[in-house]
Amino acid sequence: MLSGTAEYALRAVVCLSRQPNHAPVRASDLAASVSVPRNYLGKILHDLVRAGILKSTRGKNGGFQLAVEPGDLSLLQIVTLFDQIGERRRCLLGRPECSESDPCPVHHRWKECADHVQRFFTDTTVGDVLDGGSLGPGETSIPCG
Amino acid sequence: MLSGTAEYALRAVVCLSRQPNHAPVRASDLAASVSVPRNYLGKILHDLVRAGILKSTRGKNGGFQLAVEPGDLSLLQIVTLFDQIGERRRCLLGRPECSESDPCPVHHRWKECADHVQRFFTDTTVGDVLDGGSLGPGETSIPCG
DNA sequence: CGATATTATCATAAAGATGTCGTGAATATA
DNA sequence: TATATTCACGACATCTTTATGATAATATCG
Repeated sequence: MLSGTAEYALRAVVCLSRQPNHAPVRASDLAASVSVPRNYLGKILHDLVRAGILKSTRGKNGGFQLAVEPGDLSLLQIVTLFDQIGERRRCLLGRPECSESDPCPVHHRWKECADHVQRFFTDTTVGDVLDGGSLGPGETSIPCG
Repeated sequence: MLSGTAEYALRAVVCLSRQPNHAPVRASDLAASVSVPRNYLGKILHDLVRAGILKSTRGKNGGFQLAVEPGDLSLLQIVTLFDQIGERRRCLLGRPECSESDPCPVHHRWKECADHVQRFFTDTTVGDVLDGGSLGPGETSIPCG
């Protein structure tokens, strides 16, 4: 449903949002914490910085931090940088034209389904994910939960 | 949401299911009809044959036909040959363990969403798609609607 | 049988996603 | 200023998906 890259981004942001007082975390620590290749995660983090979702600081004690309030950050804003979730949705049957007024036989059912998914991503914020979440065994190298 | 390959398969099967008295259609005609590269579609059709969804006949007047009743063929059976839809679902946040009893913070919401998608594919049959469907402009090279 | 039509299969190429490496630029600290 | 630390960025490597092409196998029909 999501590309690996998008999922990596999601994990990283969620982990960062759990840092006490939003302290910066180094890319390598983050990579170890969320089990993503160090250098690849670097690129993803960089994309998130350019999108204004994260801030980065270089040099000693530097790292990455959330740039926005978790409650104001939807999962869609993160995921949309890497995957196409709702926009430009294609007709399931590949019809060039498929709309409410000229629908293919599955249009309504499919739309209802796709809308459901999109709502999940638009309505769920990182703040929602924060609440009451415990972390799995492998994720404790950084205290991020 | 679906890979290109899975969508191609879906289109081809739907088109075949519309053939009057299930007459065989050549791969090249089918390819033109659903706008998929000829040779690539060949492989996809072959996969569908091996899965028992289509029958193929070689030689003159040969081609591909549905091997089952449209009403007995769910979209999942087609799509599952190329994509993983419901099974082996991963935790959105990448937790190694994520279950009903030990859920991550988004588990329930996400599960509800993913279940919804899966039900769409399991519950919708090719027969459902057949009913009352008109085809788009580019799809008429073969009378398949 | 011989000619033709059509799928089956294998080899390979092109494109995209994923992952690695090295060098440069910015920052903190001494 | 010098040094260590850390992100920025571009080049490259690998793997998967998508696509192409050539040849073999099989069926029809005269």
